[in-house]
Amino acid sequence: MPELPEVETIRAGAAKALLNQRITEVTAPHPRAVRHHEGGPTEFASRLRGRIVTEVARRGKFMWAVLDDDQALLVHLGMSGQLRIHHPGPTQPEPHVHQRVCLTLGDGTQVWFVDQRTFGYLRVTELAPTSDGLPAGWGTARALLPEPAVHIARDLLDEHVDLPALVRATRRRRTDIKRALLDQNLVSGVGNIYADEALWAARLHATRQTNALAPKRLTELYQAASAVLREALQAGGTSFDALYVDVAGNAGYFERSLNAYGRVGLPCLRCGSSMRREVVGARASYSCPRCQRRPAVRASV
DNA sequence: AAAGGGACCTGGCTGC
DNA sequence: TGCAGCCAGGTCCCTT
Repeated sequence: MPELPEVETIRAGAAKALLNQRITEVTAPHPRAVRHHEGGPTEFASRLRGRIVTEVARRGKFMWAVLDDDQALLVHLGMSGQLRIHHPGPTQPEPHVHQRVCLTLGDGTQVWFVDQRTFGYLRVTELAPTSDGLPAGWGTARALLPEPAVHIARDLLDEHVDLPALVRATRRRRTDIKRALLDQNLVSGVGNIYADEALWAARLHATRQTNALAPKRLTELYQAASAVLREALQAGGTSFDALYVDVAGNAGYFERSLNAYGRVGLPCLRCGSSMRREVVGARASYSCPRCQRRPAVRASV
């Protein structure tokens, strides 16, 4: 579910609640949520208990809390994960059916990890140096990443992203441009919604081949993708249903700004043609048949 | 080595 | 009404 704008909205909300707070209690009633934590649920809890959060950072769709022992609590939301913050008050928060992990903080705040489809996870892990020696991403000044996220590329809103290098790396691939956009090792943060939005904005069909696109076209595509991510972040993300909400439970309102994703049969907002739905790389892809012409089929070698 | 396909889950919606 | 089948915002692992 959540792509960069949604994860960043949640990161910023979580940072407010977690920064400089001590984790006093940890419960993980659903062991699958900590399945990637090597020591299991009990060790997960004991690694966190008593630690103070010094930073809450993000790269692409991965976010993490840096702890005062120089370890990190890594959080990936998968398709349906949420973080929900409950400040202490006279009334107890209504329990959520899909509560998976609960952290209690020194001031009584509770942080719930809620996840319907259970593809998301939390784990405590070592930090490892970034490959370029530059700060790892949003929310941190340190050149350190959680070890399981070291293979994740910088995202398009990262001030240290190298756009010309990204364009060159993309042209060395031999695949559909949409698959490249979704490859978190090439560029991170883009998922199925914003990939379709970026391709619509750049007037490119999802199956255009990466190695056949001019550097200028790829630069335009990545600039379009950056703009879409930035606008969606300003709108608090895209909520189709209750699966994506911010840490207070509020929906984002970028859905009304979508130009492509989910608009099958509706008129293209540029030319009026009826939008189509196709499957590209096992993912639904929405595009305009006139603005985004399918490339000629290449003869097999 | 890189690229593609299937697996991993729960739940909501559609159509028979 | 019931239920089989399909679909969903992501990543990882295995095979080629």
